[in-house]
Amino acid sequence: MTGTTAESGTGATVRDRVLRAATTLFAQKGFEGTSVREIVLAAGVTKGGLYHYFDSKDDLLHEIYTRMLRVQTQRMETIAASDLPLPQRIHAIVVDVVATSIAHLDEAVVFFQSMHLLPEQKVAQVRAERRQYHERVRELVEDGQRAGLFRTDVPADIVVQYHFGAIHRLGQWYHHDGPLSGEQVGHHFANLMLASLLGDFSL
Amino acid sequence: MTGTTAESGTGATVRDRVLRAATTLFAQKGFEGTSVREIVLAAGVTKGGLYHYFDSKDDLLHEIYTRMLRVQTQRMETIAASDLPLPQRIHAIVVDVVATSIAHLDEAVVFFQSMHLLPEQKVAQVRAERRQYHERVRELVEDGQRAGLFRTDVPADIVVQYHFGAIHRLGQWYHHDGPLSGEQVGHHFANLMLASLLGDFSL
Amino acid sequence: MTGTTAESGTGATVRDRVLRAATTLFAQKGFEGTSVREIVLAAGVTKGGLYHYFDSKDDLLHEIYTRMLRVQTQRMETIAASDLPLPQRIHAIVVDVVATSIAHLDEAVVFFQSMHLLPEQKVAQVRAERRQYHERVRELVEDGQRAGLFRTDVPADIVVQYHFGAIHRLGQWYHHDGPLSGEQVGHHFANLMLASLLGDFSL
Amino acid sequence: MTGTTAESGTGATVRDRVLRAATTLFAQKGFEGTSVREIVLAAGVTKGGLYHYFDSKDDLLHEIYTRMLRVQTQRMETIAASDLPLPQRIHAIVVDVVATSIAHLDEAVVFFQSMHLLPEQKVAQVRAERRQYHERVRELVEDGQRAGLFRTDVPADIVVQYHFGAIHRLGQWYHHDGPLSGEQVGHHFANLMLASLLGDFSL
DNA sequence: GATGAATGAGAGTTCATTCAT
DNA sequence: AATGAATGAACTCTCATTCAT
Repeated sequence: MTGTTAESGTGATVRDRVLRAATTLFAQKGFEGTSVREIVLAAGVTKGGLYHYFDSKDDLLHEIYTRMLRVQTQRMETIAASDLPLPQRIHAIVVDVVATSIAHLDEAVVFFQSMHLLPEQKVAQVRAERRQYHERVRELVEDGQRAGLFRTDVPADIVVQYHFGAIHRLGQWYHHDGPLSGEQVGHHFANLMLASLLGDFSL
Repeated sequence: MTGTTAESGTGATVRDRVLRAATTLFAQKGFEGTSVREIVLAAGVTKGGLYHYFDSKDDLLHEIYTRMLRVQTQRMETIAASDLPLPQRIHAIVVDVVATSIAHLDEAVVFFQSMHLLPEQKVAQVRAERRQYHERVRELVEDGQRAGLFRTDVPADIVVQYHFGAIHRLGQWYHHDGPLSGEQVGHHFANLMLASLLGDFSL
Repeated sequence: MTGTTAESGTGATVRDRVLRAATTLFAQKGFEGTSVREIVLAAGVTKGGLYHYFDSKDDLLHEIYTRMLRVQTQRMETIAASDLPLPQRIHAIVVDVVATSIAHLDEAVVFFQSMHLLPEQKVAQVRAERRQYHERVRELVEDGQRAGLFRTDVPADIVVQYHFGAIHRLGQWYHHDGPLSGEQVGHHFANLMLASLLGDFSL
Repeated sequence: MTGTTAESGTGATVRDRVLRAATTLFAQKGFEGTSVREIVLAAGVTKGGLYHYFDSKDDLLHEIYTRMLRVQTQRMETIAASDLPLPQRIHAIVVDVVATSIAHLDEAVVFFQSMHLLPEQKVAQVRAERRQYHERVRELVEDGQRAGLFRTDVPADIVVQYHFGAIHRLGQWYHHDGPLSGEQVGHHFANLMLASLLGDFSL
């Protein structure tokens, strides 16, 4: 009768415990390599409990994506709307997305490793939100190109794919016990990006 | 009379038909989303035939990786050993790896999407070869830094991770029916990379 | 309305139906000659149901062994601890183990025919319990030797291996429709055993 | 052209190398636990080579049985036909069957562990030969009973099943590095058997 | 809200055997 | 006499999900 939602976990809600366990396991062993059984064991809940809160295993993945995207998009919009000079704004956006990706490395790993496993319908929804993010950054780059600040021989599209490609692979090599903090990596990445936009090397 | 070797395939050997079918399917539906049954159906062979040539489904993935790595490493070594000026050598390497990645886009997609699904032992072997590739390029960057050609405020390691990150994500957005050829994308990427190395933007 | 728990079985629990079917089939066709598919068909359950209760096909075998051993060991201990004269105690033990082996002939057949197919770890556990049984009987024989009741020119070890060897082969020749009951065979075996211990024929 | 039958083995014929490898493997891992692939690897022959000499995997098992049976039956007949006194003749037969079973322990293990896996037809043939052996010994026991040498309260059938049961289990516990030789075990078994026949303990 | 027994389709893999060479 | 590529059926086991309680 006294059995509350915190009966065998850390006190968090069933929903949160499940999401946390799923994120860790998906990052470690991949989405398809993790069974629902393992998730409920790690979360200290039952299968019935999990399915009470989530429609399917896919739904878990979708939820992880949505959470991360929402946070990153919101932070980016805030910076993009600030009155910093354009290069500094782009610089700040890159530092921020790198730092938050590293702060939530498990989510980031899952995001870029497993998105293709979702059913077409859900993947379309996630991609739409993602595209929105990319397009906002592309607009900033195009603003800079029109203002004569950035090189124009490379399409803004390619620039964005190039730089976000690098950011999406962070989870493949960054380790928390390495020499550089997320902020530091973010600054290096942002410096490289802006130099590439300002420079004019061409063959 | 009844069953020739090419009854349902393209006339290529069983081994090749299997590899080709597996590459296509893995790229389309992911490694874990593709069943052995689907591979043998697409290849026009029997399960027993597949397992005569490959030890496991993992083995197929490993073979796809190894083939691609071998080709790319060899081409890179040739360019790296040429007597072009250093920036041009790096430029040529990037153009080449982008162009070959796009020419074999399915393999590239599979490579960076599914490597983590291999057992530890095999993944270590692939990673060792991959690292060799990365380290060779890092040496070139360090050569340029020591020669005073490239900026030194960003570690060569970070530069390599940054630029290869971008290259590894090619399969996520490039489509053969888009406006740019592999060569063209390669040139854009190489120009961005060299500008970022030569520039000195820093915040 | 549609599917009750006893729709195709005898009304016993899934677990029991599976064990019963497995025992019969293993005895008839051997462990390796019986497929899981055959077991679930005979038991009227699904594969998933079987694997809900048992970890593996091996686990079924192990369970059959354990059940039988537990029963026989317990009965033997009771008789061994009684205050009958030593020869009568040994006699009673042999009658009992023969009679119960015949009463559960399928289990006995499976036990001695398939134990070697279990993985090392599980076989060790079963052997440990079995050895305990054998050693208890060996102690009784040694008691009799020390008391001057039994011949001492044959090691107690050999005596036990000899007589239990005979008992372990019961399943190879005994048929329920033969002329002798389990009790009767037990008496014959026990009489032979005691005569061999009391006698002194030697060449 | 010079490729003889001893190309990769110990110089024995292909046929013998196969039989020897099969016997060892069947004894170690069971008949069903040993694959044809393992046999050809251990024997240093090819699958085609094996199937050139043997019709099937079953055929190998059958051949192992037949060889052993033939040898033991022949030796027994020789002793049975000798003019030793009856008890000594039985004693010698038991010593001999134990000693030869131990000398060919692998064959003996395979024989009693895997016979039930043969198809009905072949198993019938082996059993017929085996029964012949048993019946010959039963006749000797009955001779002794009729002559008033042996107890008659236990049927000769039971006596034979009892004692051969013990012998058939030799492979389950005897180890070549133990304290007793095959001859010694044979003498102990024979002494126990004759004491049980001569004695009259009965409850 | 939450349980856990039950489902049944499908997974990857191994197998003894055949046969063109 | 001997090869080894190829077969295809059968194998054990896992899976995400459902539903009566």
